[in-house]
Amino acid sequence: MSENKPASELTGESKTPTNFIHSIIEEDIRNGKNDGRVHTRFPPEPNGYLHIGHAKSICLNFGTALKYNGKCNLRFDDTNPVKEDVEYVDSIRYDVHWLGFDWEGREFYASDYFPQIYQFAENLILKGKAYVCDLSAEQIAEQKGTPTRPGQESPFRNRSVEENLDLFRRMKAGEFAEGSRVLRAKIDMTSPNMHMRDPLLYRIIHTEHHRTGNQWCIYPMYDFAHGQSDSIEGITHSICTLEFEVHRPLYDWCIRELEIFAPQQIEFARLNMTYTVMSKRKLLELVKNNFVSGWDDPRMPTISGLRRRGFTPGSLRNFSDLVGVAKRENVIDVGLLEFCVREDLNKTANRVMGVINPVKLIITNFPEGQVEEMNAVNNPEDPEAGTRKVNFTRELYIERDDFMEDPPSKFFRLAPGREVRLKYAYIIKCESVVKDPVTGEITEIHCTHDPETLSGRANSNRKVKGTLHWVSAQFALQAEIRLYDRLFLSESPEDVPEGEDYKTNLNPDSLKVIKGYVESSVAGTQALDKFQFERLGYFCTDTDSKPDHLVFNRTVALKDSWAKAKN
RNA sequence: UGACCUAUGGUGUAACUGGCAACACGUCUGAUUCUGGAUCAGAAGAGUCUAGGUUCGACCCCUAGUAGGUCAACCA
Repeated sequence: MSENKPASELTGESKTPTNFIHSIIEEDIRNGKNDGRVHTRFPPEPNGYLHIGHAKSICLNFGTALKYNGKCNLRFDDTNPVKEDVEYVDSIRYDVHWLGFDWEGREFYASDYFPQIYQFAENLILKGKAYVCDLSAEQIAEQKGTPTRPGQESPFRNRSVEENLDLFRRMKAGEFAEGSRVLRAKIDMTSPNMHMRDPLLYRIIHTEHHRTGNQWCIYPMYDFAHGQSDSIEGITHSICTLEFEVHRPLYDWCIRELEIFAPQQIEFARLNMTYTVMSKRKLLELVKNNFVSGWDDPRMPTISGLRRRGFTPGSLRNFSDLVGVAKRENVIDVGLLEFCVREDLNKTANRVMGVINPVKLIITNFPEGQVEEMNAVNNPEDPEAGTRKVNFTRELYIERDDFMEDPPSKFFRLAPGREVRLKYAYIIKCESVVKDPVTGEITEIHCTHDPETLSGRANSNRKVKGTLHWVSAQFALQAEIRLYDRLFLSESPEDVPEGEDYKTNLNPDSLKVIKGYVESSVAGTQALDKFQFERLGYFCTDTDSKPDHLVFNRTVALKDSWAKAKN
C-alpha cells in the first residue's frame, strides 16, 4: 500500500502545502476539540463508478486522516434503493483500495443505521419537530415557494404528536402507497434557505434494497441520513463538496435537535478538468449510448478507465495533492494529470522498442540470416531494472516519421545520404529508397551500417544528430496498438451553442486502432503491465490482450519538442 | 427580484492570519543526452475584480459595487 507516494506521502508527515481544511483541523486540535481526534469518511452513493473527482475526495479524506493520525471510514450512502446496486459497491471498494487506501475494516453503510435513524425520526416527532404530510410531491413542490418567494405551510403541519407517531409507524408498517405520505421536519417555510422549508425526512419506497432487502419500505433522505451517520460514527470533520454548503444549516439543525454528537461539515470545490466531463449523469450517458466501450473505457475519467489506460495509483495521488483544495471554482488543465503519469512512469516503466507506424529498413551490407544480440538498458532512470538482449537483423522496421526524403534543416533523423544511430546498434547511412510505383509511397529504405560503431565499442561514439528505435522484422511481435486522444475536442465540452449539448464536442478520433510491432521481450506481458515504448510514449497492456494477440493502450505520449517545432 | 459562497500570472494553489506576492504545471532560452524523453541552469509572465475606507503599512480588515457559482428532486 505505498507504490509511488503522495496523498501526502501516505504517512503522517505533512509535506503538503496547507489548505484551508487542514488549517481548520489544526486549530481544532490546538483547541482540544474532540480531544484532538480526527476522523473523516469517504461517503459515496453506490449508484455509479468513481471518477477522478472522487479520487481527489478519497485522497483528501484518507490523506487527512493519515496526516493527523486519525481514521477514515468508507461509508456507502445507500438510502435510495431504486438507484443503487452491489455492482457499484464492489467497484467502489476496489477503486479505493487500488488507489492505495485502507479503511481498516471500517466499511459502513447508511443502511446499517436505518433502525437508529428511524428512532431519530420518532424522537423528532415526539419533540413536535417533525410531522407526516399527506400532500403529493407536486403540491409540496408548489408550496415550497421559490428562492425569492417564501413557501406556504402544509395543512398537515400541525397534526398532533400522537397522530404523527401513529401515521409514521403505519408508514413503516407498509400500510401506505408509495408517494402518499412523507415525514417532514417542522422548521420554517419562509426561510431564505430552501432546504429549511420543512424538508422531507422520510419517504415511502416499495423497492428491494441491495442490503436490507424488503425489511424497510420507508427510507431516510440524504439530509436525514448523512449527518446522522457521520454522528453515529463519530466523524469529526465531514468533508464534502460545495453544493452541500446550503445543506449545512439543516445538517446542523438535525444534529442539534437530536442532541447527538456534532461533526463539522466543511465544503470544498469539486474538481473539474479540461477536455472532459465529470458528472455521473453524463458519464453514464456516454456508456449507455456506446460513445465509449464502458465505465472502464480508457478515455473515461473514471478511476477504472484511468487504471485501464495505464495510470498508476501514485500518479493519481500525486495529482490530487497538486490540484490543491479550496472553495473557488476551478478547471484543472488535463496536462497536469499527464505530467503526473509521465513523472511516475518515467521512473518506473521499463523501456522497450515498438514501432507504431512501420516502414521497412534494410541494411544492405549486413549479412542475410545473421542475428546479433544487442544489449539494451531496461530503464536508464533505474539501474536496478537491469538489461536485456534485443535481436538485430538485416531487415528492420523503423518509424515512418523518422524518415524524410526532403527534410527541413531542423530534422535530425534519417534522410537520403544522412547518418543516424539505431539505438543499441549501429550508425547507419541511408543510400536509397524504394517506392511503390503507383502510390509513390516509400516501401523500403536501404541503408548501410558501419560495423565499427556498434554500441558500447570503444570507437563507437561518432557524433550523429539522431538516434532511432527499431525492431527486427524477423523477430518483432505484431501488436494491436490503441492510440487514445482526449475524448472531447473542446477544452470545455459543456460550452455549447443553444440547442446543442456536450456530445457535439466529442472527438471522433479519440481512439485510433493500428497495427504495430514490438520487440519480442514483451511476449509474456500481463494486463496492465506498463512500458515506455522508446521515443513514443507510455503504454500499458490492455485487459483484452492475449498471448497470440497483444493489445497495448497508449497511456500518454512522451513530450515531443520536435512535434512542437514542426508547429 | 432572496440567501449563501467565491474572486491572486495562461492554469491550479501559497503568502507566518496587516510588513510591498511564492510554489507547481505550462511557455521560452541554453547546457547535456545512444529516447528531440529525462536531467541541469536560467528567463518571461500577476502587483492580488473595481471604487472607496481603516492603518505608518492591506492580497489579507470594513463598506459599496461588479463578475462567477450554488439553492426551488419523495436524488445524493
